[in-house]
Amino acid sequence: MEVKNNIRRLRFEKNQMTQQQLADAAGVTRQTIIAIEAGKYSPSLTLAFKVAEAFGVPIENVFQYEQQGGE
Amino acid sequence: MEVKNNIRRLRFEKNQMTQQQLADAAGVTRQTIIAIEAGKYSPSLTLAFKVAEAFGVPIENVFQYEQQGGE
DNA sequence: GTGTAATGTAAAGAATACTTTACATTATGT
DNA sequence: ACATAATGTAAAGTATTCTTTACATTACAC
Repeated sequence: MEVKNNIRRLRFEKNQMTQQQLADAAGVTRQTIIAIEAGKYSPSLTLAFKVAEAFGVPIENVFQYEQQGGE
Repeated sequence: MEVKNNIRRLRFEKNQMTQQQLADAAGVTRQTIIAIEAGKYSPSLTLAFKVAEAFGVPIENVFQYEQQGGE
């Protein structure tokens, strides 16, 4: 089970937003954005909301919950 | 800034689901559900997805991100 | 070439998110 | 009354999520 995201794509679509700009908008460090973008770890719901808000879209547009595995 | 939730209401509406049943469906302990329901801490996005899935609704129906404070 | 900006990796530390365990309270049925 | 179920609080421990710091790579402009 894993959460995937479209952060990189959304950044591109929103005036080529940089990771630092997104980090500033979401109130976190760039490292956090990098880690989440790369799926290093799953963000807290609070942060997920902030990221979604920075893009002006619902959470489900940014993150997708997908069942992983043979099932 | 705070995330609120309708977990208790949704549990009632879904055949009076108990906290333990929700915990089982979401794959966490009852204590976790209690804590999140009471706003003790904000869940991870992964858990938020699981809870929303247990209710069969989008995350935004379960959790709401609200600006807090005089702003 | 240099300088700047953007992106990426890594590691240690702090803070937070869960788990486990224990106990308490309330409500219902017999 | 007792028994069971549901809910609630608390605390310690574990795991995960972020922050900070450092360094590296890539890309572009001059």
